[in-house]
Amino acid sequence: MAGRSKKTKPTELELLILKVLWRADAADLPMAVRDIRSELAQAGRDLAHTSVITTLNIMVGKKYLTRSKRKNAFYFTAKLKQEAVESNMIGDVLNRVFDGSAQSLMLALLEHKDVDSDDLAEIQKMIAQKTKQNPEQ
Amino acid sequence: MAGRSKKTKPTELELLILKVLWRADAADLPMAVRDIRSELAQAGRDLAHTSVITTLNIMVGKKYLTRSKRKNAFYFTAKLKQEAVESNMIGDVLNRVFDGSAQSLMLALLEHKDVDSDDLAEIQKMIAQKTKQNPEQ
DNA sequence: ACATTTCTTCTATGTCTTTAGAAGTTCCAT
DNA sequence: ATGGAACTTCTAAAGACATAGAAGAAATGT
Repeated sequence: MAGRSKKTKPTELELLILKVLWRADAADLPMAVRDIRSELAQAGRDLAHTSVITTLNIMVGKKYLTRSKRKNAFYFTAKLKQEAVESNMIGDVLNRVFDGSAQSLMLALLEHKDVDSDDLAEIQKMIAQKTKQNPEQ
Repeated sequence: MAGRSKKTKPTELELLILKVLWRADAADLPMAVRDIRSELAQAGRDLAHTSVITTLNIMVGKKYLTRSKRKNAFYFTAKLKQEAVESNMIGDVLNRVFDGSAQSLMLALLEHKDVDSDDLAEIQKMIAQKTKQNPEQ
């Protein structure tokens, strides 16, 4: 078996870091600790430089990230893909909370917060699309 | 302010216990540790009796449960409502993972696992319903 | 009454997550 | 080449979670 996917359920802080890197990744930029740290601060998570490093290294250990040396410093890149993490995390909730029932999940989502009409319309479209490309299953 | 809702994000095991109690609750039965434990075992979580008690007491401390004495033993009842927990948990994912975008969440859900056509149809209906009762928002 | 079973309370350990200080290394400017 | 700036590694500590043993209290059968 190739990819040892397992769980891949990043912790709170790890997810924040991944989000930062995904944004940078869109521009193909490996990021320095310094910059990751400042983005985190921007997002309301004001950590010591060393705290960020510690977490980054843990993430490298978990194969969530890759690091490469430039000059004296390390640069980090997300190895996990955003879609994969999103999929895993929604799948986790689907199974753990809703026992695998997409309907129940959807119901809870609709009740949760008044998703506005535009959103609903868009979602309808998405489902229609899906139904089409996935005719009789 | 009345209900101090806060986060209400049960841990893994706490959620399992809540599920057990919710099932019993539908029949208005407070449950004894013994029985909760056996239900957990059924669900693949085989714990020592004392482990279950410890967790139950923690949950009482968190106001997730209520306990009452019968004879020599305690009986537990879920205080948290299933709908509320489901709502909180989907809301948490919605915010943390999808930055509040119901569309993104839905997209990930559709991609995640081939939700079958019947499910999709049902979901379509649910949304249509919602759209109707929530006309222009 | 008393041993046995059944429950609880208390205490404790291991792991994971978050956070960060102290000390060591590398680079750069002068 | 040397002092300071910028980085990293190592170590650690606190809090949450999961798990469970030892010991004590209460009910029960005979």
